[in-house]
This record gives sequence, C-alpha cells and structure tokens, in this order.
Amino acid sequence: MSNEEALKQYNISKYKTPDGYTSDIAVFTIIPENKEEHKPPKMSLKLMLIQRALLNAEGDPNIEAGKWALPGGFVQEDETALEAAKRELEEETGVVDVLIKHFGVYDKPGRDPRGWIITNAHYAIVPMDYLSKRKAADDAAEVELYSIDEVLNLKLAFDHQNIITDAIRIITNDLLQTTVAKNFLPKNFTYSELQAVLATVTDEPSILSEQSFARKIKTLPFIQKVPGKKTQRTSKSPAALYEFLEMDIIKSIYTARY
Amino acid sequence: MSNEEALKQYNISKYKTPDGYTSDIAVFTIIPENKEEHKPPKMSLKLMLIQRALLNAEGDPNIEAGKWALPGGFVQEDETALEAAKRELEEETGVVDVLIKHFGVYDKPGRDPRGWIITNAHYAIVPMDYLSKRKAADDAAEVELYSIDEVLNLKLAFDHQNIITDAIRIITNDLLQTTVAKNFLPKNFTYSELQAVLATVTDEPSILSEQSFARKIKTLPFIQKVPGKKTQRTSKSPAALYEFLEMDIIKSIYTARY
DNA sequence: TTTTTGATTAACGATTTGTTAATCTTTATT
DNA sequence: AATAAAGATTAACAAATCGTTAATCAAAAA
Repeated sequence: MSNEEALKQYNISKYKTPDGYTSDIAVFTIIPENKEEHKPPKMSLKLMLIQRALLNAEGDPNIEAGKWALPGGFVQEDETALEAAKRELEEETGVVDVLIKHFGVYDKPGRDPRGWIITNAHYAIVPMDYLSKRKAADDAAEVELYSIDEVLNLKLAFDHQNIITDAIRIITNDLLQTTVAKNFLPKNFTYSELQAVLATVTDEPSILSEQSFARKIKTLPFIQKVPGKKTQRTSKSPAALYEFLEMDIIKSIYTARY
Repeated sequence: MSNEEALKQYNISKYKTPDGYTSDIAVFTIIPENKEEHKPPKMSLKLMLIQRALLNAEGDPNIEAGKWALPGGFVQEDETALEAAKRELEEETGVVDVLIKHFGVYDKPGRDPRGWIITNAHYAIVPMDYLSKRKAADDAAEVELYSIDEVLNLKLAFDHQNIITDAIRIITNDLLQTTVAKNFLPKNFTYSELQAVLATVTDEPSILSEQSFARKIKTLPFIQKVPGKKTQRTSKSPAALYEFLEMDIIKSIYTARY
C-alpha cells in the first residue's frame, strides 16, 4: 500500500479550514536624533505603522478604517508567510534585502471580525535612514514612524496592540542576545554607533559607559576591527571601524554577572 | 459608515484559503540515567515521537505510514493552535499543566502531500519521570523517547526533520537564556539537579564545575534557597534546596565573558 | 571506627568590571 | 600659529568574579 494510495483515500473536506491566512510585519528602524557632522549618534527606535484607509479598493467602507495597523496582507498559496511578509514590505516601503524574522502566530478565535483568520507576525529591521528618506519622498500621510513610547497610545486595528507589545519585547531581547543589531547599522560601524543602537533597549552600565564599551568591543568574538579603515562620521578624530562576523552566540543567564 | 457596514461588504471568498491548520508538539523530557539513592543525577534529554499507524481510523492506508512523527493534529475553529497543542498533548500522554511554547510555523508549499496545510510547532517540557512511567504503563510500541543524537537518524514523516532540528536548537537556547529549565525539575531542587539539566545542553565550565556552580547559584537573582529545607535525594549528606523566582531575565551577549 | 561520597567552603592567582583620569587626534576658534 | 573643544582611546586601580585545587562537613556503608 503506497503513499499515493493513502493520499487518494484522504478526504480533505473532513476538517473545517481557516477563512484566511495573513502575514503582518512590525517594521523597526532607528533614526538618529541628531544629524550633525562629527557627532556620535543619539538613536531612537521607531516602529512603522500605516493608517487604514476609510474606503477599500472597491470604494466601500473599509474594516477598522482610520485605525493604525501593521502593514500586511493575505498569504498566497504558492508562498510562505515569510515570503509574503517580504513581498508586502517591498510593496509598502520599497525596501528589499532586510532582515525579516517570524516571531509569533495570532489565531485567537474572534480576533478578526471577518472570520477565522490566522496571522503570522514578523519583525523587520530596516537600516537607519532608509525609511525616513522614503517617507520624505512620497509623504504619505497614512505612513508614520512612531517611537516605542508613543505607539501603545494609538488606536490600533484588530489585535495589533497585542502583536506590537510582543514585537517590542522580542526585538529588545534579540538586540541584546543575538547579533541582529547589525541590521540597523552599516556594514562597518564605530563603537559609538553600535553603542547607540544598544542603548535604545538597555541600561547596562558596561554598554552605556564609553570606556567600558570601547574596551569590551575589542574582546567580543563576533565582532572584529576592520584593519586600517577609519571614519570621521562620529568625531573629528578618526574612529576605528568594526564589523560583525557570521557566528551564533549563546550565553547563559547562569554564567552572567548580576 | 460603521464597522458593521464595512463587514457586510467584505467578501471572504475573494482569497484562496489553506486546506488545513494543524498543531505539532515536540515533547521534551529528561530522564535520569541512574536511579540509585544518594546519587546526583546524570540526565539525558529525550524527545517523544510516535510512529504513524499503517491504517487510519477508517481502515484505509495512512499517510506517511510507519514513519516517526511529532504528535499533533488539526486545530479546531474554536481554539488556538496553542490550545490544540495542549489538548493533543493530554490526549497523547495524559499530561496536563506543563509548559507549552510556540516556536515556529511551517507553511512551505508542498510540505504536506494532502494540500496547503500550515502547522504550528510547539515544544513542551514534561518534568522528569512523568513520561517514563506512562510509557511503562501502556507500553504502546508506537511511542518512543529518543535521545537528541538518535532522533535525526530516524525516518521522519512530512517535514518533521526540519521541525525537530529547529526544536532542538530552540530548547537549547531557551534552557540557557531563560528559566524554562525549571519545568524539567521539581519545585524544590538541589544545585546538582539543576546542573544536570543544564549539562544536557552546554559545556560551559562554570556550569559543569560543581564548585563554580555551587558558588554561583547563590548569587543568581532568579533563584533562591528554600530556608531550612534539605534533601538526601542526591547525596548522603543533606543538600540545600532551591527554587526559581518568577522573573524575566535578559542578559546581553555584549556584556558576557568569552 | 573507618571509609566513602557528594555538598559546601576556603583560598589563590588571573581576569574582568566600574570608574576616574590622562592622552590623542582633528576641527573650530581666536 | 596658538588655543580650545570634543569624541576616541588608553591607563590605572580597587573591587568583583572566575577557574581551579584543596580542605572540610555530614551521613551512610563497610
């Protein structure tokens, strides 16, 4: 009895199936708060949201019209939710080739008034400047970058408040416990640029003190100095440039200092 | 124009929907390799798999018959995938009230020959002894606890090899970077019991050395000594008992030692 | 009574930390 | 040309922590 025979017997209609399968993206970026020359950046972590249109494509009233929401849309049969997220992020922002990571599934019955609709939530990290340029360009009123403090005070569509709360918690974790911080930065960066990214999500003194961090960065096995290269982006005197190495790091809470 | 009106306009059939929505569970447990009195445990991390029946409930040839697979099944319309995982874990093992965590979604087109079927993958942590008792009781030949080394050499159904590979990576991470290790242990445990759990997934010397770990456990903010209580489970001379505190810990790779 | 064994503490040099201070490099100002 | 300013980098030091070896403790077994 072959697998093919077994397949013939299988009656797909035995089970109730979902009414929709969607993909949402929490697009994070970091904006330098000062843009002067020869200054170390003060960074601010931002989340990109869109405001749902009042009318849909057919000119009829839209679901959850006027509320702020994560960009996203329906997954097609020939793609994964991650591929859909990638496609939708490009449609929405024109950005390609950035980190997109799945972080959760939201499938609570009743979460979407349109039916049994399951969404996969992803976060994307867009390097600094990409989005602010774009926003200045097409100046779509319905796209906005919100700081983490602002975002939870907005009127949010569906269960996006839950999703966003989780997204913020998870990107905070990932920034500190993985090397995803590199996705906010140019390939070569100074210690103060990396420090500014991390400072958006932590207050550990060995990260916030420039002496400690400048000393520490030289010993991190997943970061190396780019020999010879310097930049004056962040100070008048040239600063050394570093890069991330491809490497998985797991450090346990049982061996950390407290 | 109200949200209700908008809802009436919405035509749910516009989008192709998945053929099925399922939930799989990677059930991990830890088995002490020695069961003598007054001995510190040597632990082994195990994954529970089931062997798919040759015939289904209707007596017809089953899909992927004979192969090893994660327990799981279809999600019902009135529950989340996590609730389905909980339900199925109880059906399969009789275990209730254990940690179940979602860790990934598997939706690659073609992953299931029966159609467009999306599965949510979870891991469950079953405290030591629960499952081995159960297995001895009903001695179902089609249920087996495999060590991490053995499991990837089996013939596995669907894309469960991918799912299991991810599950092992993720539980390894979580054991070291979160306090989920507590779910393998009794509420009160000795330093050597915790050490044995962690030793299944790490080789850091400050965890493997009993002197270092016994010294360190007293300084960990998320673990406290249970005053007065002692046990002789692991040695002739009574050993102090500890317990986990409810607390979220995030420690960064940028401040760890290397 | 002695031996055995895991739990626990002691002790040591080596490493790392938080912190303050000093030095270096370049630009801006006078 | 001299000086001031500011971020980058190094120095220095006491305090904390680490890996390691050794010593001590407590109860059971021989």
